[in-house]
Amino acid sequence: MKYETRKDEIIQTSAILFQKKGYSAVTMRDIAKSMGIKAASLYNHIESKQEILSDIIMSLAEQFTEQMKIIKNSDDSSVDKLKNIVALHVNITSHNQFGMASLNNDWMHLEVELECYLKLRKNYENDFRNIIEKGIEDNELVNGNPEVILFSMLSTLRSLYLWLPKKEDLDIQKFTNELSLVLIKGINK
Amino acid sequence: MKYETRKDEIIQTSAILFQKKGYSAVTMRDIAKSMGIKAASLYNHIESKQEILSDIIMSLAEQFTEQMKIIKNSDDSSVDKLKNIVALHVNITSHNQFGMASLNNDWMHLEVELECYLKLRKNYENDFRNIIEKGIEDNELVNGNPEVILFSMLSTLRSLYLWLPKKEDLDIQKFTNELSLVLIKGINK
DNA sequence: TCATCAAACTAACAAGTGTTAGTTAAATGT
DNA sequence: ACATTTAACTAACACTTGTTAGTTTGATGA
Repeated sequence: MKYETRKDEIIQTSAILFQKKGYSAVTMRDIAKSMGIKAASLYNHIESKQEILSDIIMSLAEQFTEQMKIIKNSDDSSVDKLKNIVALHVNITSHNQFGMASLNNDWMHLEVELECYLKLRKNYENDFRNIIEKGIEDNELVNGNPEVILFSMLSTLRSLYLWLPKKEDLDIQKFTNELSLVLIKGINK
Repeated sequence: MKYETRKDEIIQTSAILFQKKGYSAVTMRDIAKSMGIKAASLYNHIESKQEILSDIIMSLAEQFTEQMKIIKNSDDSSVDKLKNIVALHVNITSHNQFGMASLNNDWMHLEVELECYLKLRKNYENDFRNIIEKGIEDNELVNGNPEVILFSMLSTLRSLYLWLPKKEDLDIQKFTNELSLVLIKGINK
């Protein structure tokens, strides 16, 4: 079976539609139609449209939070921690291509869980920034502006959902290494 | 006067709202309300909601196209061309913060001009890719995967609209240099 | 002073929105 | 064989959507 539950199918189907047009432009009738049922039938499995969005986003946000905790508490060097963050984003994105679009573009349409989401994101960015600052302090990284480094890396990692699907026969491990190289070593000869 | 025409005011006001919630979630009544008038009054100045989006996006797309033409046809080295592309994005984004959000997130809601927009974007990415490939060929850049380099730079540059506004008292020239350094020289010591 | 005109207004439209109520039909467990 | 449950259905709701028609108002130019 492709989906564990019918609810699961609704959520994954919605994620595909949300990626294409965004949460607001997708109607319950759109979701139902692409499952071959009527909109009202969706409500046998879910509470509301909002619940679908919240399920997609919060489960991803929690995965990032959990994994970041492991990375930041490890004994790795700062550069290795950064490489692990790259790998984390590549892994989650390659398994949740569609959901990552909602995480990036539709979080502002969260209602009850908006505040919680923003807190998780802020903490994640702070952990990321701390690793960069430690790397500079320890002379592992160039003495650049940590905010600019954070911005540049995070922008690239957050856009992964747009690029990974284009490379269908991609070797994930190889891509992770190439990306780490570009982000950390730079491209100048 | 802050706006050249009333139509201009509608477009700029809409861009602010589109950035916050996306095109689909913003209603004509929202736009009107934030200008202190009624929705129907908007139609004295514009044709449709769609025209607002198209004005925002296509004018930006044309600016990028125009400037890229100048950069690619210049005699600069590949590295200098890349630096000029960074400067181009910083400049346009710092002057059109809100519109850049629509360019990034709402282009799929274009109707008549969608095809034209996609063609401009494809050409822009091709020009960008050619500069990178030439740089590798000429031994100016490391022999990395040009697609990964393109992806990384473009992701960062396209996300500028999210970060520039956070730094209000920003020295644009200085920021451009710092960003070029991070993107081209890398962060590793 | 009076006609013109830009730009606001009110009222309404047809279509589409998320969601609820009540019903039906097929599968399941006893 | 029969009661229960699951998950679909139809019909409808109250509200919102982009947009149009027709009207009013206040400034401008002759």
